[in-house]
Amino acid sequence: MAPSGSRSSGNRPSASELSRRERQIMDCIYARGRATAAEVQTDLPDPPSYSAVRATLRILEEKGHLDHVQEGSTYIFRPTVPRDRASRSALKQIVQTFFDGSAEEAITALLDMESKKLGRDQIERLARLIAQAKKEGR
Amino acid sequence: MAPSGSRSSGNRPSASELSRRERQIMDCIYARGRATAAEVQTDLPDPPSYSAVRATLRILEEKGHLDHVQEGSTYIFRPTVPRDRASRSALKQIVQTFFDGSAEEAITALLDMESKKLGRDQIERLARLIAQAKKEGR
DNA sequence: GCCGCCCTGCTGGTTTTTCAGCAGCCTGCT
DNA sequence: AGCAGGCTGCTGAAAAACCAGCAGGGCGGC
Repeated sequence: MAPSGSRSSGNRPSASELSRRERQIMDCIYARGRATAAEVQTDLPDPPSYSAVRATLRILEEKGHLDHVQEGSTYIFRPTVPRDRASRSALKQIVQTFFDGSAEEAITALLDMESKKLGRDQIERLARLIAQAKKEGR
Repeated sequence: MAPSGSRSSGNRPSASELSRRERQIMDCIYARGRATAAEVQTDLPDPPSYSAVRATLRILEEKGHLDHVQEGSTYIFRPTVPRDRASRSALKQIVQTFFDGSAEEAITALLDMESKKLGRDQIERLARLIAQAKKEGR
């Protein structure tokens, strides 16, 4: 297989290609779905100047991670790779890094840390999902 | 209540404080549990020179994210914050960013993407876990 | 019509990151 | 003993990231 080759030049939106600020900004935008420069600045930890935010936003767009639509006179930024695909990617990464590739353990951890916050119906729903998985995966 | 407060100046090993390379290296070390410089270099995408790796490793140690033990003549690096705490942190971050804070949705996604790979007993175990959560959370 | 406000585009400089090379030390082998 | 190999520590310099400021244009209120 191809262990490396053109790993850097391709447009691989894998988070490991982003700088610190860039990542923070992408996170913020993913969290909101879409965002203006001002909103990003608001959410950013240790917020830099408005221009700085906009500069980085521009870079992100150049790199192909974002695009924007113009609403009125302001730009609204959105990720180029859809939220759910990005989330899968991130999840896979975590599972790989922290759970030796075992999704089960990741789920267990999630369950464990959030069990107190989960409502009854959510748990019900999960139970159903699992039951279904059991049936399908048989 | 106030879940954070001192977000910027404290030494919070939250991933968003790390540079690109640093994060890659931390990931690699978390994935292995512990690692030598050579191993890190092996795992790193687009691997730089051995010295470069070592330099960054040293910085990471200075910043307090890693420490090392000496085995024979080589350093073995380990994260200062234990794997499971880091994983919780990472998970929480993902949940926050991509699932609007809903752990349930994150679990659903995980289930969905890995359902084909999960074995019977794993699913069984999860089911039991959920049942238990249901009981506890009642 | 004029003024203030908010937005964009751009550009230059500082700080951080990233990198590779060099010297010294210890170890095992010939 | 002498040599090769592998490891560490350190340092200087290129590259990238980060940031703040300035000018221009459109819009609404006075």
